[in-house]
Amino acid sequence: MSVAVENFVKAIYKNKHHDHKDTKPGTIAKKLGISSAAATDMSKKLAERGLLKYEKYQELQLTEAGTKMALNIVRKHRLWESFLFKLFDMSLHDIHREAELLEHETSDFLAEKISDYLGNPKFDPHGDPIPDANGDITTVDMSIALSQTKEGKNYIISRLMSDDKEFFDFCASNGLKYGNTLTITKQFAKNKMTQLSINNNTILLNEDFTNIIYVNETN
Amino acid sequence: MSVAVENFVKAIYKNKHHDHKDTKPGTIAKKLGISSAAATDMSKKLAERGLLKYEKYQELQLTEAGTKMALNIVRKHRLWESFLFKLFDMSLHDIHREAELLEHETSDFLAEKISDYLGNPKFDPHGDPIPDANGDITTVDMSIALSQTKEGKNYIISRLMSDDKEFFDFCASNGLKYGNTLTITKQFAKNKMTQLSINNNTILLNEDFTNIIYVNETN
DNA sequence: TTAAATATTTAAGCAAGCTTAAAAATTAAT
DNA sequence: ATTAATTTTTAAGCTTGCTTAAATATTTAA
Repeated sequence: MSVAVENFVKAIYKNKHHDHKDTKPGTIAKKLGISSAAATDMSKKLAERGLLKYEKYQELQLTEAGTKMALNIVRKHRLWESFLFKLFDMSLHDIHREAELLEHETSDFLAEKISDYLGNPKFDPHGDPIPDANGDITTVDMSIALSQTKEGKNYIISRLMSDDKEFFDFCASNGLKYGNTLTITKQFAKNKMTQLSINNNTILLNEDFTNIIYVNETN
Repeated sequence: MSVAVENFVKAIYKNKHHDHKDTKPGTIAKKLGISSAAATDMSKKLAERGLLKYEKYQELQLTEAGTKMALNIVRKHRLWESFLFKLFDMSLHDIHREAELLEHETSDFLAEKISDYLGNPKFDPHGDPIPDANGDITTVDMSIALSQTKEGKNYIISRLMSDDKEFFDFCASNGLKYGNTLTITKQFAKNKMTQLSINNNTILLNEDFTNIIYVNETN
């Protein structure tokens, strides 16, 4: 399959599972930086190929084959991120950018080699789950956004849901890293801000950030 | 640049430096598995872009920019081969196949990371030289084909010039590996065959093989 | 509930990279 | 030195993946 098709299918998958917006051609078009007309066109073609269901003015729905393809790409993307992060100590932003390209030129054979080398990890450095070779995500994600946490409790960072360089740079320089522990010191409900303590530093975050940083309560 | 352009430029470079055939559109077309018409077409377009010189019925000639591009791709190809060979212990055939895809989606940034990780190697697992980031190949290659060797002398294998799976499989199962030592026991000039000893085994090779296995004389 | 705003689809068109078939030039052979 | 064979080029046409502009449908808001 072409890069355009793979990215289209992946965008539908991610839109449905992460962003929960209308999964119509226009939404996908914005994500991919193409025109709505191009997205409508592609939708019809992929419907003919059995990758998704398309009906005028309705939301797009991936078929089983389409979902499988999307998960295969997501798997390769996250394996590459894990691999580059481990070997080359690259930033979250850099590994994402490189994985975005490599994912489309990676055979299933090579993906298995990478997975084996890493010990078949279940999560990538952003905390996102890595589908297995069959496209299954077995791990249950119980994590919640920082905005939903409670004062005084301790949490472990489980996901950083973004692909923005400035966000990652901020996280990196403040200890906000996958696996690190933090304490919620104050929730400012009215202003939608959260104050937390990490590495003996106090940080105050607004909702732009507390909605994309996910954590698990410590036991 | 697109994959098609990169492969076209690379094919011209390799044709001129390895195969020494006519570097006309038709020759390149055969290598790439496209029609001569397509190759002529591409030649004109790349001439406009300043990557090569094209004149009707004449040989193609890469400009400095074209050569630089070709060497950049070759560098990435050979870095990937070295990397995959080292980390995953894949066969020469497998690393070639994967590198053929990955080379086009590798940023200069990532190429440097890979090169650094490997200690900036000067040769890949086939024994081919890896151009540096500026496109320079500083190492002088003094190696000769097995067909040019002399009876009784010892040599070190320096290059396996092929991309055929069966050839690599044969080499792997007979100790014919980059860096290994062998002794020429007999040259059958008339039949163009070479008998050699490696790992206490005797092997008889015809010219199909002795022309693509390169060696250096031992001191 | 009807008009205005927004989103989607249709239509026409373009560039890249191919194809096949015919024309033209080059190369090889008698 | 011609003729025959081969190669290259030209020409027309196709698919993919995009564009913009106009038409149509849906959604929002008064």
